[in-house]
Amino acid sequence: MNFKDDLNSEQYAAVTAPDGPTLVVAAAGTGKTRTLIYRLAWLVSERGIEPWEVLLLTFTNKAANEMLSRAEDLVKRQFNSGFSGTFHSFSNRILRQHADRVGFGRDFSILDADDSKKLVRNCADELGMDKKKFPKPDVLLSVFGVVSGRQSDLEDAIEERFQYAEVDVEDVLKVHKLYTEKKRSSNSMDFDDLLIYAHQLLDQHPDIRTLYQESFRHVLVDEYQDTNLLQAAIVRQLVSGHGNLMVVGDDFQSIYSWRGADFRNFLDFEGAYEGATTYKLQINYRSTPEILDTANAVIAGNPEQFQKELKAVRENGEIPRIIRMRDGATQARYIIEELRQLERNGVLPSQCCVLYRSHFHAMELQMELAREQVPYVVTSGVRFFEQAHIKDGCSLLRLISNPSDILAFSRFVELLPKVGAKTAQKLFNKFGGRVNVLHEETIDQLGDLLPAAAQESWQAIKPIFHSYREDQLNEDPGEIIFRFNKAFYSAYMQETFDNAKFRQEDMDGLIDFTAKFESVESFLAEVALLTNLDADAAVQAEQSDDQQMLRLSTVHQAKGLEWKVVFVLFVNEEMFPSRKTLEEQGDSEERRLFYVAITRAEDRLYICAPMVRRQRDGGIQFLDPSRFLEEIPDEFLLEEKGFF
DNA sequence: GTTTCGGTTCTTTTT
DNA sequence: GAACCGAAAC
Repeated sequence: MNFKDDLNSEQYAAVTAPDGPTLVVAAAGTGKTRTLIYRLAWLVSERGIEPWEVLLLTFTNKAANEMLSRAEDLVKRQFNSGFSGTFHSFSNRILRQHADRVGFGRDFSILDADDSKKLVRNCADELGMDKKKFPKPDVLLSVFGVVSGRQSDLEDAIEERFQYAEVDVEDVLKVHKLYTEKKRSSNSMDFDDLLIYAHQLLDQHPDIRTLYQESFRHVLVDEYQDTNLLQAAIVRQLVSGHGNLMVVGDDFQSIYSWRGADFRNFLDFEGAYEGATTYKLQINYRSTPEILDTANAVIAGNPEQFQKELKAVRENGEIPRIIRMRDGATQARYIIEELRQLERNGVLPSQCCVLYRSHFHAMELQMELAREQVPYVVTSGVRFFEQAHIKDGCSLLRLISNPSDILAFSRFVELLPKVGAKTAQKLFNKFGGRVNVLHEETIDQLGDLLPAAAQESWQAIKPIFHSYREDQLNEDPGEIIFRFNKAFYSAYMQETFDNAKFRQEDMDGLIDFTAKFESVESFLAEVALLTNLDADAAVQAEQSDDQQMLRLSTVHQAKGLEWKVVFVLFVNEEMFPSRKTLEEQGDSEERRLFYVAITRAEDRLYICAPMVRRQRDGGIQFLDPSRFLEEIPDEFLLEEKGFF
């Protein structure tokens, strides 16, 4: 491996940067990932660092795994320390070791968005909050989340958020307090808690802090512009001993401020870390000069950031096209037509991607693709492990692993006939907030308390608990789900869902997926934190024909990825930028999002801006082209006319 | 008192 | 499509 030959001079400088805090400002398509991979390799092969002494924090677990395995190929050594991944999975892993130090059991459950909502709703109900007037759980959770991410004051945030609504700040604080207590008593953490308690662990326990500082002699953080203050604080704890920190990112691509990310982490890095050195990557290998001109023109509308420009090195190509078609259906047909044309010219559907602001923007396209039998994959809005049937299957495992997990218990018993939320709550209370289904006695008691209508199902399920110990099922989560499915759930699905067959396939997929985990605990600890792309990667590993498929994705989920051809849907006012965001926080983040969309394209870019949108009630809405299009000089875009 | 069912409403972005 | 609400059914 020859670092000088494999890298350009910008990249080489960053890769071989000396120890100490380092900021790499990497514009889109400039080989940011390559730089990180070579940095990993360089630390090991040239600096004598052991592979497990490097911690890599990224935005998806898939990104971390890919970078590590490519670095492994370079240095011919095993890299995986078991800690690298997202901030959430890193936090999870250290908490599994030391959760007792922050007042939790190590077998704590992780609440996903859905669970958190339910629990907040329970709290609000229990405190007798007016259902009509009191804010909805997801609104409350977003306030709680932003506050924890920014490490700001909850009361101030509530006051600001609800200043125009008739909401008593005290009531919201009460709900928050109860929510926090309930999480503690059920030994569960939501996504925010993972970061909060991981930080607490490092901040308040010098022995643990020292342990990890010494374990990880180098810390690398990708996508640093999208970290929040709490994540930055965790990083600071980790490196405060040795200062060997390299952060990489691009403030132009900061698109997560709505969940508390703050690109000032990035802009102020040199202020926050004394003696930091900065490297810039500006040579873009990905896109044609025409696409980069357009991207540069778009981002010029946001002045307050690190000045950098995408420098093109590729040959000239085609001017990006803008198409004003009649409506969503026409847009869909246009794309299908172009895809066929492209395929005739040797561009495969798998080399193309359709991007959009919001999932529902792609509905008409999905219908049309299905009708025309064009295979496609959607990077979905509902994550695999958040689908109802998958969560049902996992609820049993969760309850086994954490008897205090009220959400898992409720979910599980509510599958039985005539058991709803109230009955579940009462049962749970009767057992004093702890239902250990591995206790013979508890199982019998529970059976006695269940309504008559539930008895038959219960008799079918019961043997699973008995066999759990005898057959050592703790080492085989898939077997438990398999038995549960066979004894009860398969029939339940038939009765409950009209697409039961489809869901049964998912269950089988779930059982297969569990095969690579050696215990119930390790399975549960991982699944809740899998991102869409992670789950995708796991599923796709088995299906090779997936390679052939067109991908549909939100711009958010396309971050860091690239395709030969990119279509952007509904680049219209009200849609991209989204109306709601505009009202709440202005258009600069939406502009960055559009910039991210454009810079995903290598060769060809299509910008679609229909004239009308059909609404669900049958009416039509007239659409103006997006403001972002007005900001692009006319000569940078080719307007394609006459497509109706 | 609870569960279940059927009709209505509204979709931002995600760990 | 799934979350919510009101009314019927148990």
